[in-house]
Amino acid sequence: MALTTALAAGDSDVLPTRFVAEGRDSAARLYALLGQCHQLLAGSSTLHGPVGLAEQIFHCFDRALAKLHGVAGAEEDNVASASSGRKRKPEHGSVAATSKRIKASGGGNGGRVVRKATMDDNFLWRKYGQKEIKNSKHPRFYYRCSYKDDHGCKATKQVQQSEADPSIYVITYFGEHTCRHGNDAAAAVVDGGGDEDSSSPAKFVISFGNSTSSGSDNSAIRWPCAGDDAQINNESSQESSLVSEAGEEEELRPCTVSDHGELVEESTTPPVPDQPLGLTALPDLEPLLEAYPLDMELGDSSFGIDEIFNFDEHLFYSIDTAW
DNA sequence: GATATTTGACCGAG
DNA sequence: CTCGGTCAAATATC
Repeated sequence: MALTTALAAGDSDVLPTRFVAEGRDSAARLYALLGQCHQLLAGSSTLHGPVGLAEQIFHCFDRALAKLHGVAGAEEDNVASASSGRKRKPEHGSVAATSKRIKASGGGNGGRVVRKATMDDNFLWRKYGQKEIKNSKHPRFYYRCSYKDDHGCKATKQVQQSEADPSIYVITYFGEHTCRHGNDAAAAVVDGGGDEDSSSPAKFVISFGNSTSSGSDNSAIRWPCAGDDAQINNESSQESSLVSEAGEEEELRPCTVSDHGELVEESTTPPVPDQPLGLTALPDLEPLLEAYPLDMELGDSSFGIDEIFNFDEHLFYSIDTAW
């Protein structure tokens, strides 16, 4: 599916790595969905059939990808390299300004890629540019934190509509919010990292961090936010770039599973009063992953599942056409 | 008038 | 030279 969409999009120069990555991604998503399905419908765990098969497919793809990494490593740096195009302006040249620019554009760290149905993410952004990107149907929008001037907040983001599904925005975050001016509620979630009552169904916190460190919080998925970026960038930026590349053509909407087991489109903004509250707690994936561990030693690449497969980008983008 | 957005130009990397 | 990222003047909006 993803492959066909890639082809349909006229991606003539797609590298094998991309195909493999997409295949792996699809397999991983299938795995997750099967797991969810069984959990919802049967609530039990006797599913080594389809789930195991999906896992195996995923495994195979990942091994292939691991092999390809040796020769196609550049592919996974897509976002990072794309964002490191410009370095500095010799003049206008306060050191602060130049370093800011370097950092804002990723500074070689790469960006964190998130795919959402909305650009909204509880922070106030100011658009400062728009660019037509070669081989891309949609322009890329450049945003910086609105409090850049006030607080010197260096956070920036790039937003581009998905090729396959324009309703999905591929958002790449750079830099770190130092302003703390996001939505207060969200900021609380952000800052608290779920230490307070992250179990509250109303809170939707996406964690980019280590899955094990946040393992106590099943529904914790920390969304990109102030204070998280450093960790995020360190721990998952490279892989997330890869995964994002792989999932570029996805047509999935961010959804979550409600208490009734139905898929609810995810609103990535926190549950603000005037917003429809279809947002519920995410499905408990920790048990799911315990039942079907996806952390695999994969030959050349021993990725953890949270590295290979960014939950924020894929796992919770459940399908509205799946069943 | 203040603030946000648009858009052409500029810059550096490759 | 091309491309992507950013700047900054012009314009729009409140």
